[in-house]
Amino acid sequence: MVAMRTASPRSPSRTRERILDASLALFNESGAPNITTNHIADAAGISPGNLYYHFRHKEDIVMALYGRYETALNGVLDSGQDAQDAVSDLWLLVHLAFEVIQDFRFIHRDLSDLSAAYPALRARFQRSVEAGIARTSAYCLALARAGALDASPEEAHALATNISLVTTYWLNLQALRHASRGGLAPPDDDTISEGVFQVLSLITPYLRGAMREDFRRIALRYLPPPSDRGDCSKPTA
Amino acid sequence: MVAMRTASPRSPSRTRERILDASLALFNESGAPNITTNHIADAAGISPGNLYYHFRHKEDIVMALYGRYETALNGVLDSGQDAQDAVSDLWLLVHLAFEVIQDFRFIHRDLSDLSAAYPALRARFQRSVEAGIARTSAYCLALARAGALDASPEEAHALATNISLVTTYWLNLQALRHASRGGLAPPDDDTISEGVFQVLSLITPYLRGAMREDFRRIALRYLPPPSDRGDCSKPTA
DNA sequence: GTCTATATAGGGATAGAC
DNA sequence: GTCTATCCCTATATAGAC
Repeated sequence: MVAMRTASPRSPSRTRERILDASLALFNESGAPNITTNHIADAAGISPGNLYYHFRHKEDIVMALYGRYETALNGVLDSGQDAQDAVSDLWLLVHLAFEVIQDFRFIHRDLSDLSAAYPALRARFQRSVEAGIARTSAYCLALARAGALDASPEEAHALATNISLVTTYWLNLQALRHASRGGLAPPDDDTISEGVFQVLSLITPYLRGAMREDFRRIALRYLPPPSDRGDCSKPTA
Repeated sequence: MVAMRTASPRSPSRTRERILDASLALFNESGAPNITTNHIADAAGISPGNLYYHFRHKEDIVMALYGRYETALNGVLDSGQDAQDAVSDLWLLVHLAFEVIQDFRFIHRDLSDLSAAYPALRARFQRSVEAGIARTSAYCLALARAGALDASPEEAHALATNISLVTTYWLNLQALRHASRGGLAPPDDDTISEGVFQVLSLITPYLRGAMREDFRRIALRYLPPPSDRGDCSKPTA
């Protein structure tokens, strides 16, 4: 590689984007704490010095990626806000959220470390979590008041919290479960489908009558074939 | 094991235990990756060289602590095995499990990092997770077959998985939510109570009739007063 | 904007005296 | 068993030429 300093001519700071892309790939593969700025520079095909011309600190790279993540996730959730009346589309919202999280999985994976190292990131993530729980909670409470959800206000809030928790940590858990030597588990479409199933399993039992059966049917479609979960080639996503 | 030349004067290798105790405290407070062997030596009141006399690698310290954790957790779970017929004692089991996890919270908090750094730990944790899910799953399936749980086998398994997930990551999430400057959140009894409530909230809606009401009543006792979650003095633990 | 070379710092781990 | 002193390595970040 090393197409070498395409440099000067055009590119309105496309190097910056290359750095971010390379960082994201490496962080997702090996975890941000284990990736050095030299690794990133190598992968981006530039020199370490050049990297520090574009980002004064490694933290700046992480924060920029977090910005991308937040934007993507809010895009999904805001679009869901509109369709929120249609309960039946909930699975789609969950699925899309999982895809974003998957794309930036290093954030959740190394969250404790990153939070400790970069207080700015911790603060932003905290806000993000609280907003997510509040949003989900409001949704569940509305369902409960409407009589669609058989839950006390406390239970509805607990349900919302569990939804947030499972959404936040599902990919984490699966990466750990499926990890073998070397880099952690590669992206796997089944993993997301299973995650959707898990989340729907949280909601289903609180639903009533026909709606519960509808949800069960939808959820079942998300259950992957009961192979030993080794490496079945991914079916239609 | 290893009564071994118990050092010179007294103390059958009490330094070793001091090192482990200091490490556990520091790891829990600041995260294992952020604690150096020098920090540990300082806290234990010994020299760095002496530390390496007792543990050739930092990994050895982590693994020893993981051994302690596994022993404690298995103790709780095995004791629960006996009382497993009495569903009403489930909350106690969950509570005790949370206490163990709390005591060794650094393990879950920095799991990804530790797993990447120490493959031996990753392997042991994986086995632990799978065993936990299998155990919980068998339990839920038994309840379902007995007609106490209104769930398909798939749902019962998903429920078990979610129980494991919430148990594994609840303290993680709360530490993050309540973290402010400096070290992460201090141990908080309310946090565990809330965790028990969260886990019971997973199971309750699948239960039938009278049992469901019983569970709801028990769960409610675990719900802390609805203050803003600042620092309510802990009720009877 | 990009490079090469280097400063600086800290962490894991060892050597050898006591 | 315990200490002091130190080696080795790697990571972030900078300096200055091109």
